[in-house]
Amino acid sequence: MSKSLQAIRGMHDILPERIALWQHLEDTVRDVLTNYGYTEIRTPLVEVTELFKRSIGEVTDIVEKEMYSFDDRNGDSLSLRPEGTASCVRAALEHGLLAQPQRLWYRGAMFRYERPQRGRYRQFHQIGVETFGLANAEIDLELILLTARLWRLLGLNDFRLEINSLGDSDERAAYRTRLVAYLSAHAEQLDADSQRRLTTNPLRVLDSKHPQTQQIVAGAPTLMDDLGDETRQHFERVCHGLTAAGVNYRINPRLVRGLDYYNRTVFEWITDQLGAQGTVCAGGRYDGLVAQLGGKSVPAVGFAMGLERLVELLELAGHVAAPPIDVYLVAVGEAAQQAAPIVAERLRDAMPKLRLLTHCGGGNFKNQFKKADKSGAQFALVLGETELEQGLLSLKPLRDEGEQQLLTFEALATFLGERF
RNA sequence: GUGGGCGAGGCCGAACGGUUAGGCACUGGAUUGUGAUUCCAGGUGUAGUGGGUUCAACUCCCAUCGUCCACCCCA
Repeated sequence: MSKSLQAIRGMHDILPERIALWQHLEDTVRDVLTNYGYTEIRTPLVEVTELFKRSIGEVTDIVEKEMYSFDDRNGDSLSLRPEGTASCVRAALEHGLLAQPQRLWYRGAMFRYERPQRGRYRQFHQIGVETFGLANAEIDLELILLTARLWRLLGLNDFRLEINSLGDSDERAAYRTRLVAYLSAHAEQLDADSQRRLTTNPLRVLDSKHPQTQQIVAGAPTLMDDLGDETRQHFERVCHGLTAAGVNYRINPRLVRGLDYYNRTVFEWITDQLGAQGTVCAGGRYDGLVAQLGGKSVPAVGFAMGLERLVELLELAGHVAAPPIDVYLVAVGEAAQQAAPIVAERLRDAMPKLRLLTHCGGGNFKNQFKKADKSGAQFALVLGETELEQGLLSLKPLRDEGEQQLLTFEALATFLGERF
C-alpha cells in the first residue's frame, strides 16, 4: 500500500463516485457559456517557457518557483501550463483570431509546483473565459453577471463578490510610488515577507494576512485616488451595472491580483467554506497583454474558476448526483447469458434513451438481483431459461410495489418507452 | 521553501507499554429461478517503512516516506 505505485503528490485521481459532480459542474458551465455566445478553444498543455515568463511576469512566484519546466530533447525550455490565459492569447495571436472581437473559453488541467493544501493542488483544473477586442465596461460586467448566473444555477449562494480597479499602467505606477513611500515609512513594522515585497511587488503587501501588516495597510493610500476620469468611469459603469442587475458586491481597494498583466477591473468570488483557499473564481482586465506578447494592442478581459474548489462546495452543499440506471438486465443460464447482449441491443434500438445495464459474468438469480438492486435501477429485466423458451421477458419493479410480469418484447418496449 | 497534526484490513474507527474492539463493505448460507429487511457463518491487518528504548512497542523516541492543515502564493 505505501510502497506501491501511487499518484504524484498534489495530483489526484477523480474517482467514479465523484465523477457525476464534476460532470454536472462542467456541463452547467459549458451550457451557460454556450448560451452567452462563447466558444471553446483547446490549446496544448505544454508551451515554451518564454510564453509564461513574458505574460505572467518574470518575478512572480508562479514563474520563479512553481512551474514544471524541462528541456525538450532539442534543448528548448518548455513548461506545463500554470494557467490558461497565456496560451489562449498565444493561440489567438498565432491564428489571427484577434482581427475581430472574440469570446472564448477553455477548460483543463493546470500545473503549479506548490505545497498542496485544501483547495490547492499541483495538478488542478480550471475553466477560464477570455474575451478580446472589447474595451467597454459592459463586457467586464457581462463576465461577472455570467458567473453570478452560474452560481445560481449550481445552487451556490455563499459567495461574496469583491471588485476593484487597478487603474491603467501609468496610474498604477503613480500609486505604486505613493504606496512605497508610505510603506517604507513604516517598514520596520511590516512582517518579513512584506518587507521583501516592498521592493519586488509592493502592491501585494496590500493583501497580506499578517495582522500587524494589515493595520499598517489600513492607513495606506488607496489606488482609487490615483485613477483618472476615464478609468474611474469605466469602473463606475461596472459597479452601476452590478447594482442594476441586482448582484451584490463589495469594493475592496486592497484587492490586487497575483499576475502582472491585470489592469482596471479585477474581481474575485470568495467563499468562507474552504479554509484558506477561498477564492473560487477570479479575473479581470488585461488590456496590455496582447501587445506584450507581440500583437497589436487589443483590449481583453477574462477570468478563471477552480474546479476542485467548486466541486468541493457542491459536495458540501449536499449534491450527490449519482447517475442511477433505469433497467438492469439479469441473465441466468448459459443460453440466456449468450442471448442477453442481443436482447439488450434490441432494447437500445427501440429506446435510445434507456439507461440499460447488462449483467455480465454469470452468477445465480440471487446474486444478480443483488447487483440489480445495488445498481439503483428502477426495474430488473429477467432473461432465464423459461423466458428464453417462451420468447418473453420478465420485468420486476425494484423501487416500488408491483408484481413481476411476463411480457413480450413489444409490450416491454411500450411499457418502458412510456417511462424512459 | 517554513511551521504544525496524522498514518491499523477495501473504507471508517475505540482503547491500551503486555498476544489489535467495533462498524460499514465484501463472500457464503437460512431461501431449489428473485434484490433492499432479518438471522447465522466467513475472509482480509508482519498497525506506512527503517531504526532505537524496554523483559515486552500499534502505543514512547528518532529518521524516512506519505497525507492533511496553515504560512507563502493562488483558481
